[in-house]
Amino acid sequence: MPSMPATAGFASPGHDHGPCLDDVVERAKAAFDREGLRLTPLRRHVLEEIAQSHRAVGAYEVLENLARKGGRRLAPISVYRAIDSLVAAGVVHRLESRNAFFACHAPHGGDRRQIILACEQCGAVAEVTEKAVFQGIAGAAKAASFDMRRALVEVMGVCGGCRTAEGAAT
Amino acid sequence: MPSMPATAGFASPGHDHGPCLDDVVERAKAAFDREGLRLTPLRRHVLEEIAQSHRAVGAYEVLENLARKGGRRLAPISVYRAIDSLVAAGVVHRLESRNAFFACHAPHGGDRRQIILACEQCGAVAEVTEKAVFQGIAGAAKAASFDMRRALVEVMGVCGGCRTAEGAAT
DNA sequence: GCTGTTTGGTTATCCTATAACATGGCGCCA
DNA sequence: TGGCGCCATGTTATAGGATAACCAAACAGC
Repeated sequence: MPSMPATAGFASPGHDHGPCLDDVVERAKAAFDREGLRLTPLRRHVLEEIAQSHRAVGAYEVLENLARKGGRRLAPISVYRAIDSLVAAGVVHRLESRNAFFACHAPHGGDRRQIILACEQCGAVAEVTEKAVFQGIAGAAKAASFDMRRALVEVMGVCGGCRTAEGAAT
Repeated sequence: MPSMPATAGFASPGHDHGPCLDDVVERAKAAFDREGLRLTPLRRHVLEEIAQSHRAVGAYEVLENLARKGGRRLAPISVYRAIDSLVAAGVVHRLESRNAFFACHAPHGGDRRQIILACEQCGAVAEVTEKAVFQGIAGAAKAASFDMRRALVEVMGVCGGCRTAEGAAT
């Protein structure tokens, strides 16, 4: 199993993406299986489209791409349903601040306490685990007598790859 | 000046909201003034609509409410422009995970390092400051060689007021 | 008065997401 | 082997969120 550690930074710009994709699909299969559900062709295509890169993509972008490749054009609801199932399975996450979705390349079970780093330049997304941060958030919530169900940490900025590229271009 | 501390928890359910509203409007005036801009009637109405409660409201909800009260119906773009100016002035924030807006009742200057607590039951929103959390996030970003520009922390859950109400109802 | 900026109106369009209802497939088991 | 129930998807329609492009009025400063 080549899977990455639960804390995964940004993939290097020129890396071989094949294994990343295969790994995601493998985990998707397993996850659906565990729940007695099926990774149908539709779901698989949607997943592959999203996991094509490390970027976060909109549902309609997925729709477009599938239409261009697959021939026939799906209804939005079909794409959303597929995405929903993938999100429920934990292999795709939603980037709330951009209404977009990205594949999870850092298997972390049911644990949703990841910091999401989103590059404003190339659109790439990475997840990192930082328990202390979520403990701090839990503490702050408790202090406000707030019963926390879920915490969302999304960080906007520029990834190392883009910074390097910028520097080189100047 | 009755203004709340920079870290403000949830307002108590039955509190007198008048001063909250006045305070927000006062700060809006000052903020627009500082920038050489104007808190016009339109902007003021939109602000008052948002600051009416401690809840996060959608742009179209604001639109509806203004139409019902003010008589004539604005174009969406007008509401969005007003909201944009209020967000830029720092008196209104955006709740990314719900595409909604709420008034800032916790003056914190240009500092955007607040944890946002959003009650799933009553819709109320509170901001709390927790420097350690944002330091932790900054550290994690740095470790991933990510140049962080802005961090977003939104927590979903149930506020104390709703928990109390629930308990009482049972 | 002229000029530039701010503000907001008008119209149109795009993107994001879901409701409601109908159909086909598949496993189960009696 | 017929019926039940759930999963998955199709079809159609609509709701909800946001912005582009263009134009006109209001106001500030010289």
